[in-house]
Amino acid sequence: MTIGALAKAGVVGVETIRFYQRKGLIGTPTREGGVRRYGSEDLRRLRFVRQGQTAGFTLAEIGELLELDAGGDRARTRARELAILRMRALDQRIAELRLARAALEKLARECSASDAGPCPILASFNV
Amino acid sequence: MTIGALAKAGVVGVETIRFYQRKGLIGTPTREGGVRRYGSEDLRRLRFVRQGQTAGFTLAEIGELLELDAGGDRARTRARELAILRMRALDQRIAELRLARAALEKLARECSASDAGPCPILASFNV
DNA sequence: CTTGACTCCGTACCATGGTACGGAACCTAT
DNA sequence: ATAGGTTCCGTACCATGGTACGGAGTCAAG
Repeated sequence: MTIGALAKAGVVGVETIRFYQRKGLIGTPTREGGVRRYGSEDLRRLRFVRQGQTAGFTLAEIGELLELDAGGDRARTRARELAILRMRALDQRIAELRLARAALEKLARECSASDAGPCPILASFNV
Repeated sequence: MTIGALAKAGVVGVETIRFYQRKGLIGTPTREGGVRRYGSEDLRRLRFVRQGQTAGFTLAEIGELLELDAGGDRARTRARELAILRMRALDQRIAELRLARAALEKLARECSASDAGPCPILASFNV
């Protein structure tokens, strides 16, 4: 597949692919004819990058994980470490978001049009 | 309180306060003597900014909310709208993070040192 | 009344994660 | 074989949310 097809399959822009290549997250196949052809492994990596991002990994960390994927025992330990650290961060973040959601719900309730009372935006976040 | 005390109370750097001032999120009191003195209202706004950020609002949106806080009926409607939109985004984000967490848990499990099997980093995210 | 810390302010710089530009080469369908 | 769309690549630019610098002024304690 061409870079355009890869981009489409990964639901990103062509320029984003090139950006990931510059970061070393996706390889740069040799040209076949005048054009570089990408395979399913590239798409797999691309998808992993996007999934990793939603997990909150930085591109640098994702790059490390991609390298570790091929690795041996040392890689295994490090990958596990990264995963556990991120899991803890996610747990904390999820808790934060739950609290934020509750505050927003309060805000929306108190600012409903039917309610004639005050609409205390700051107070909704108990600040 | 001085800007340094405000920063400390808000657990941010002095430069961050100044940055927020430039963005209009926090006021710039007139000088008393040679120095600007901040009050509890400033701290309240500062705390709201940080809370808003954890809720995923951009600084621009937070600025709008701060302006709306003083407003009338039109403000109420808009504030409610922003809150509901953000709530939906949060629900989606929380769901994503839950999935990501599950993937990480799988990754950590499969890459445990005691396990002699493969440590399929990419596969943990089913990419 | 000096010394050291803090403040003020403008401006510059930074990291992250992209997005855009533009000219040359190439590929495909008509 | 030629036009229109892609690709290639280097380089520039962008938004967001800060962080740092540097010189002049100010304040507080000894």
